[in-house]
Amino acid sequence: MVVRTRFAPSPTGFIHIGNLRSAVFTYLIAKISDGTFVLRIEDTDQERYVEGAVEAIYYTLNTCGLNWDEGPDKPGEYGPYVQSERMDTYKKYALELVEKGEAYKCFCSEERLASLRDKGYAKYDGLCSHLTEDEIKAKESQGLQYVIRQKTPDDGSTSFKCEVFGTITIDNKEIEDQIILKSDGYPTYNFANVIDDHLMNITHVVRGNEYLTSTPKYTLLYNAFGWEEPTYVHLPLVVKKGGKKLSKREGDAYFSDFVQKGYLPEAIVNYIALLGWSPEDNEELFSLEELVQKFSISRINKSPASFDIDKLNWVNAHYIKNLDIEELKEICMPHLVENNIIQNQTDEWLNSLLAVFKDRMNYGAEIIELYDEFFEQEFILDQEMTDFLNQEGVNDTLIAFRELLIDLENFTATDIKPLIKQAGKIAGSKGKMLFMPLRIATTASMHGPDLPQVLALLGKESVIDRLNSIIK
RNA sequence: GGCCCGUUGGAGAAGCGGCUUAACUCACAUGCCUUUCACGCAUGCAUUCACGGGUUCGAAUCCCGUACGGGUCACCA
Repeated sequence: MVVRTRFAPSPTGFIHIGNLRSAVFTYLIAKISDGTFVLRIEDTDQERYVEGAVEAIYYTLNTCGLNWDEGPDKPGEYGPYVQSERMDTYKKYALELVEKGEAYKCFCSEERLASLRDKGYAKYDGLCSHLTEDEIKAKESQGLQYVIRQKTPDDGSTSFKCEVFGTITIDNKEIEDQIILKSDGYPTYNFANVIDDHLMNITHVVRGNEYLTSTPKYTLLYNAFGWEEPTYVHLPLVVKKGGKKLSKREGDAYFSDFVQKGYLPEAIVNYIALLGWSPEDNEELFSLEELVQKFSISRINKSPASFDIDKLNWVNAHYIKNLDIEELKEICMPHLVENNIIQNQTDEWLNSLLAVFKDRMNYGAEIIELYDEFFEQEFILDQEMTDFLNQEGVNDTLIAFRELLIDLENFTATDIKPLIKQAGKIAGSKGKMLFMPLRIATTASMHGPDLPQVLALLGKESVIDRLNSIIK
């Protein structure tokens, strides 16, 4: 049996980290057994449709390397992969269910449904399921709008098996006579999903665990048609640190926002694979190809996966370290431009800036913070630094270094380095007592990249100015 | 509120009845390296697995209850 999975987003907004996690897992489950990964656009909600959302889905999947084998632009043998283009199909199957007595037309108004809820009904009371043929005909000839509801049993219970969560049973009394076809003729998500998954031969339904409690409705639908159910794989929820649901409100949860901040798609996919899954060995860094080798359904976890930005940063930093300068430049450039940092700088200067900060960056936009720390921020010494500078001999070291710098023509890291050494000899200081005073006096920090390189980046004028302001 | 799911260190997360005096990663601390900083390397960091019972020769691992967290109850997906 060839495994077929599908990623079935609805074009109602941008792709969220939670959605992308589903996409990644769905893709992997297909690919671990050399199966087919299908993309299906579920645009059955006309009101929530967002312009450009379909393109955003393509963009995200493409940049992440999650290439679909069949989809809107790659028709397979199963008809269009956009639900709004399959309306006739859903209607046909809904009517088939009515024919079989498994579903019925419901003419209840929204007002009646609302008042039912007000009266404390947890679900639809089934009024229209008792309508006679004549009554139905009469209502139809009046031109009354109707929806089609599935007839669900009141007694007993319905069970299904999930590869991750095991067998789950829900009492039928909890299940409503759900609407399968809306009054505008569009199918509901639940219905279209079942029809398409069956028609498109989907073998593994992979989705978030928020569908766990509605899955019995699917089971009932499959039963009503007499179709075989697919294998279910419910993924644990993705939550924010502290257990809160990942909210779209926090802009950081969108894939595109991460890319804009200078995160690498490969790193995001890598990290996302760890949300609810862990490899057998202790590796944590792997490419999509490696993931395909290592992934397995049995190692998907039940407990909510916590989206940890610190860990993402760490993963991304690894990928950044492997970039060459040109690639890094590409990622940082938009931010450098936006912050007016590169206007008067040479390409050479820019390259050394990136080279110096490369190992300390978590994501592209961070270049700005790092830059500011050294070049923009107010030059303020804290107590620890002041104490350090007050130590004996420090002033002599600073003076010696300044005198050497004044005569230096080529203000480059390679030329500065020997002067530090020389200043140490003159002032009789070495090691930490040599470097740290220079570092503090020029950068107002006790940490930072290699000193000669930072000084070269700062430029002769500002280094000497800063030394002057510190030397007593 | 009903139903469903979860709960392991500062954080993420392994573990699936004896191999566990609980991996690994991040963070933190210390040491080494580098004449500084960072990278890198090494070491340390839960006597304990939400709590209370039970089953068992033996439980983080199985069962029951409690607490807490989350999900779901739409003509949304």
